[in-house]
Amino acid sequence: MRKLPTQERSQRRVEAILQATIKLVLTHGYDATTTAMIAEAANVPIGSLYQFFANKEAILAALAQRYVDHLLALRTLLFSGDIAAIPLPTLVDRTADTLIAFVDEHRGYTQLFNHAVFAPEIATTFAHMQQEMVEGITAVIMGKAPQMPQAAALACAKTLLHLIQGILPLIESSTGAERQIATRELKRAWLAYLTAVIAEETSQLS
Amino acid sequence: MRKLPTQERSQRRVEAILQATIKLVLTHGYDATTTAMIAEAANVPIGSLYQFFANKEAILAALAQRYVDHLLALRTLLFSGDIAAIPLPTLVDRTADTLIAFVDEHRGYTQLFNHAVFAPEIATTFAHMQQEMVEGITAVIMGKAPQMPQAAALACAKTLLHLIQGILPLIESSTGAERQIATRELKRAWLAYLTAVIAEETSQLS
DNA sequence: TAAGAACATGAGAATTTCTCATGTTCTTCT
DNA sequence: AGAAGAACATGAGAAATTCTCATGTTCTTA
Repeated sequence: MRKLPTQERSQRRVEAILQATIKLVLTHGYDATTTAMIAEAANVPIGSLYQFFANKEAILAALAQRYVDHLLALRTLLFSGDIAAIPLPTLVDRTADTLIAFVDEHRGYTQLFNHAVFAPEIATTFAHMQQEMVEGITAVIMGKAPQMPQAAALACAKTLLHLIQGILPLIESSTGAERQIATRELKRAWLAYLTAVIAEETSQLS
Repeated sequence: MRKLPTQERSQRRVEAILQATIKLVLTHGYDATTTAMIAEAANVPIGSLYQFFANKEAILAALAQRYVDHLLALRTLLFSGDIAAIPLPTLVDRTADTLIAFVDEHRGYTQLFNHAVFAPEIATTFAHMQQEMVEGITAVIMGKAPQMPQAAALACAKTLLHLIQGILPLIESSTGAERQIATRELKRAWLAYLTAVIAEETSQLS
């Protein structure tokens, strides 16, 4: 962000800009959302928008940063505790529910994540988050299967992360019974893959 | 596309514009790639660009349409043949390799797909493709497990599609040994999930 | 080879992004 | 409290980008 808002009034404005932006971009798309529209919707003059954001992309970058911060704050919840003592299905269940709750509370997260492929600044924010997540997941896998080679756990963690990132949007965009099904399938895929990797990678050892 | 190029010369120009666009967008991002830069890189005057494309997004939409056409042309390869006779691991192996070859031959496909979340026009193109793919995958699943309820096969197909879409970028962006590993993990996740679904959904029946 | 369709071209109109000079409000310090 | 400076507000318009269109050329068809 170009300038951090220190006063309460300007913080509310920045908040309004962020909310207006994600709302407009989700409904109209990126190109169709002009900075004038954002300023209008957020009830701020266009100049105030550029007081805090260098450009349109920077608004989305700030949102991405905020989402990533919130997600990384969940690391304690996701990756700590007595991993070895919790059965794998329970672990998958809890973690999946936590992530689903996260995307529900952070509308536009998955879209922002995908949008980042053509927005280099935003991409680095998510790349950093992914690195952190991979490390956390690797640690959890090693906790469940101490005999597994580190390299195998790392590859598994990366794959699992992408698997989740691929399926979460399916859950986020569905409701009711359809959502229940999608949630069940995410957990099923997650658990089936993890179980297979642990079985195969540990049976190979003497 | 605003106007289909009928002459050979203009077809080459449109081709040059498409290639220049994906190259620039992949390296600089969407916002940083101006239509002037595209015209420059494609060696066409700016007016020729707008002869065939209504706007910047339309160039990416045309690329997306082309990619989707090529992908749907693979349906025969992916979904036909004597499915029931081919062992599941072989089926997964072949299909994965086909898709990996596809994304290698269509650089920018996965990025374009993700970019579409904030580009409504492009999104509809991919949504149509996904619908076709889900139908094809559902048919294959029913071919491998005729006892499975249609609804279960459908949910499985959707999940599988998103699982693949999530992991493919990981393969595409890697090379050498890392790519071998990522490929192995995609197939492992794919097979583990499919096997689990088939086992669970068919054992519930009498 | 005439006639019309398709295409080429780039100056500049239209739109959108973004700045900045000026004025106001808030915070801090004595 | 009151002075002084920092933070913020504001919108006209400068700068950048998108996109058009009138004019000229090349291609295709009959």
